[in-house]
Amino acid sequence: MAEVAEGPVLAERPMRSDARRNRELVLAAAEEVFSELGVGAPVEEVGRRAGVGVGTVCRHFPTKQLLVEAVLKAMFTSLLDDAQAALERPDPGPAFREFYFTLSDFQARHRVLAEQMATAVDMQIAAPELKAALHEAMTRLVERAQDAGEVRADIGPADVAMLFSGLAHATAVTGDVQPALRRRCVAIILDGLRPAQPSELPGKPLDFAQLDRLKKRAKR
Amino acid sequence: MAEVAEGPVLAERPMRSDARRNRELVLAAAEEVFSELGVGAPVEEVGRRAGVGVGTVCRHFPTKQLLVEAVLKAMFTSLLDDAQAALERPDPGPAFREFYFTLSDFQARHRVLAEQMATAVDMQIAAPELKAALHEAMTRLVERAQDAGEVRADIGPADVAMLFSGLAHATAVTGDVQPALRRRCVAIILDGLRPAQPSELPGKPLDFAQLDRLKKRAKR
DNA sequence: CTATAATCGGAACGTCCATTCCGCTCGCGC
DNA sequence: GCGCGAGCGGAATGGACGTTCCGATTATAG
Repeated sequence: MAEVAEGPVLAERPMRSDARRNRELVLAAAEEVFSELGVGAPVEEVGRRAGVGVGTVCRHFPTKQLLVEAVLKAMFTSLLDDAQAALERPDPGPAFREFYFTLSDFQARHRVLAEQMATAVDMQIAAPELKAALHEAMTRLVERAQDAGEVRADIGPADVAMLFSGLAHATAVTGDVQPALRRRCVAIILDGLRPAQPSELPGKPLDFAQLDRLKKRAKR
Repeated sequence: MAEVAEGPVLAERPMRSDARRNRELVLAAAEEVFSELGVGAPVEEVGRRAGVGVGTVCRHFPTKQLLVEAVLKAMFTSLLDDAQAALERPDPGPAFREFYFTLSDFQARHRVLAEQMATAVDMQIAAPELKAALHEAMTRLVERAQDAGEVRADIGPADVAMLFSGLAHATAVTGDVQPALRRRCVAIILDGLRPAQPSELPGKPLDFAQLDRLKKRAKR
């Protein structure tokens, strides 16, 4: 009881080897299970697929929320890579559009992502800078396409995010019934984002910061 | 045990007056509760708002599923009215678009509808002809707008349904954070449905029958 | 090889819900 | 009015799930 008030001690001794291995197994199983079944899947199923007991799952990830976030973190990282690769490309318009086709496929393959992307306002651990980076990359992707005249000027990043989070949810509830149908929808949305004779949009374009603020306020 | 094999007897005696009244109260409360909180809301909350006990709720609607469907039925009916009114209008394009603005507002106001519209493939009772009528009306709405050159020809009813069910879900999970943002998305989707320099869509247009078949198959 | 403590498995617990049951109430036909 | 059975409220039941606990196991330091 006479120790310093540091919670996460810095000089943590390294985990026992089996513990480290199990942690990885659990994480991989969770990614698989949540992607297939969604966040609703029982924690016990994750344990089963990892070949460990529930107790082990819960020791490594004290709450389900934390486990989900660990999985999301991996996915956001992979997404950030894609977004940054798209930003490297010399052709802003196609880069923008192909990124969103890829994103949609990714969401369809990973149900968790589809379910939580819109809601991940409140990642408890580890992710604020990741989320910020992803938001920034996606914002720049839009802006670059707009500067190139490939996306209409009256669009905000929040518009794009909402449209694709919607499509992802629709996909998640029914299962990716017909990938082709989903891709048609992606194409239609992208057409709507193009500058050709757009209708007048109500309201002002929003960025992610404004969107997050709105979501947080709504939560109370 | 020696009675005829009729489940729902035809010669049902009329309900006692208080029972009939309670049934209505429960239905109204359910509509309110599920619209606000989604289908996840506890049945007990419905009872509380109706001013009756859970027992009463469950006697009138033996399972939650049945209660949800009763609520959905009311909403589908109201939606069918809107769709048919839109079909009466002389201006197919604006009629089409305004119908979908209205639909989106309606979905935003009624979370159940947003959550279940895509999934309502399997209404157990009472609704097949209602759903069929709604599908038909929505299909004709699309076709009429296409004939008038106001919606691109390579669109199927399933495309429109999926896009709007997606938007509805996105709205449901975060709450209708910013109605204006949602309406912007409606406008963007509708722009994507217009004939102005559309991109080539992958796959073939689907109608509702094909979509339903796919969903049913996926369920197994 | 042994002692020790980290880690494990999975049974037990608590919570949240839908659904069921049952003693009491009260609308309705006489 | 009166009696009785349809209906009522809400406690009890049962199942699903997240989390906790503890005796058994096993990696590791010495």
